[in-house]
Amino acid sequence: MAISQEISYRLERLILDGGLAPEQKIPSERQLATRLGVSRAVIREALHELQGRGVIETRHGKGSFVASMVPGANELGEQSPLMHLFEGHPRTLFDLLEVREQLEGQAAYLAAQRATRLDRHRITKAFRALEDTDPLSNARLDHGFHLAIVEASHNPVLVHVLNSLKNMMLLTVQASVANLNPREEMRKKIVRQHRQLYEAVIAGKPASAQKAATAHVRFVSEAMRDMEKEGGTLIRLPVNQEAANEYSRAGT
Amino acid sequence: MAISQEISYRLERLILDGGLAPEQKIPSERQLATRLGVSRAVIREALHELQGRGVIETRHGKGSFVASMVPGANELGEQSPLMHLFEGHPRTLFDLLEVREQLEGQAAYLAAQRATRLDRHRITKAFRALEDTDPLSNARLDHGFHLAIVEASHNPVLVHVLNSLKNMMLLTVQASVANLNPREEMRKKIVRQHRQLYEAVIAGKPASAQKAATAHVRFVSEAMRDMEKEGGTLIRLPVNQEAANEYSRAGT
DNA sequence: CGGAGTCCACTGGTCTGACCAGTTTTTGAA
DNA sequence: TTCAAAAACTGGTCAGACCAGTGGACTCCG
Repeated sequence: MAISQEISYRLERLILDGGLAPEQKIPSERQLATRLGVSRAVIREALHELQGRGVIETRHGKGSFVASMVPGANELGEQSPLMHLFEGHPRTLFDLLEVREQLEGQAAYLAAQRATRLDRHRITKAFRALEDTDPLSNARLDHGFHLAIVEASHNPVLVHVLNSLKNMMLLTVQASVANLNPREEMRKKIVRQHRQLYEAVIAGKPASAQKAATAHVRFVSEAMRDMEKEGGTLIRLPVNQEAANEYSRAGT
Repeated sequence: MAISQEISYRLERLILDGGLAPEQKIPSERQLATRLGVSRAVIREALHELQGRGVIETRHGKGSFVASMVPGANELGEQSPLMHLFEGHPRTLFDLLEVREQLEGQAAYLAAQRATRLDRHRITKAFRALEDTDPLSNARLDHGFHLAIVEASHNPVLVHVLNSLKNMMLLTVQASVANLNPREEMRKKIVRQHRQLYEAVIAGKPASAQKAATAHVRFVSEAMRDMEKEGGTLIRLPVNQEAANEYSRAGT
């Protein structure tokens, strides 16, 4: 195995075992190079590997530091191997929404089909609570409403997957994105979407419920996309061969 | 921001967007350095970052290659949080299939929409290989075919979730369920389903592709359900990780 | 004395060109 | 034609130089 990898593993184990605490400074590259008897290039490669893995952070002129672990990781469950995809890649957020659109739709479909009396009661309660307040400013109630529907699907796998996706979103999206856009028109649209979803589920109309749910997620997704555009960061959609040509001269 | 990071992000985005497909070779370090007008050291640092992130794999004397987007496949054993659902409730298998049905459909839909030339080539290759042999006895090829389609969706979230679900299934279902039932009629049906899916994706017909994929999963699901009814011990919980690994070679 | 610069010794970031070590292709002799 | 040596790739490591932020120490002036 390459020396740089051995070093990166060694350092990572040192950090994970607690030999180096979060926020603690790592010896300088030149020091490490001398101490370990290798060139500075190797050290830098090892550090970049840890950097890509999110174990350390490096600041020009200051040094490298052990990254502080995400505090919410323990509460919400586990560190998803997907998480690294998000760092610096807001586009992944829309991949996430793309999947959610589908699953929320399925959940609504199944909920309309399978909801028991108790489920309907819970859903109604959540919906009423939501109706009383501004859904845009109350993400928690919004979440409660959707969760009630998902759970009414009586598919634990679906519940879990959607929950994971939602957690991932919460960690990446700026706190309550909705708050940033308290436009009246949008609020009204969302209220209407919720009502359509609610009525379809309660009435036991799977197809309508599915349609309402997917439409809702898609609406949110597109709203976010617009926001992103206005914010300056450009989101690019599916790419074809053109993008590849820039690099793909080498192999077949 | 450091040049090496810009390059690593650029490359990662290129990969996620589908400009570079899994298993594809990345231009050599020297080529990248020349083409991007930076030193080889910078390229190496960028590649090490992607390596730490699991996006690429590098082999001495051969080159760097885009890693398959499925993280858990060859990584060190990570205990999925979903696993606990199965303990004592093997019935969850059908919940799993219910979700997969939806997501495989979406993946096929997106693949038909977004597949690049390279993707089509990979899918065709996987399909041809599959066609040459008995799909029922060759779970590995079957898996390769489906994976090629999912990856052509260019949605890493979708890839990851589906992979998780698939792993989950492998851990609970007896190895190659299909093998236990080598009925000729079933084999023919599956071949036909694969062909429909393949043709729809290649032809760029999202709706048809989605329909074919969901129909396929549903068919498999119902076949399993029938088997279970007939009294076979379809589901068994593996005792330990070693036992589980034995199953991890089988496919849909 | 106290603040505002300047300077210098750190830190990481990049470049160059060389050489070592695996892998693949080409070549040329048996 | 066959097959082994050689050349031409690939990544891995090394050396030393210089650039670019950071921060502390040490002036120098008010």
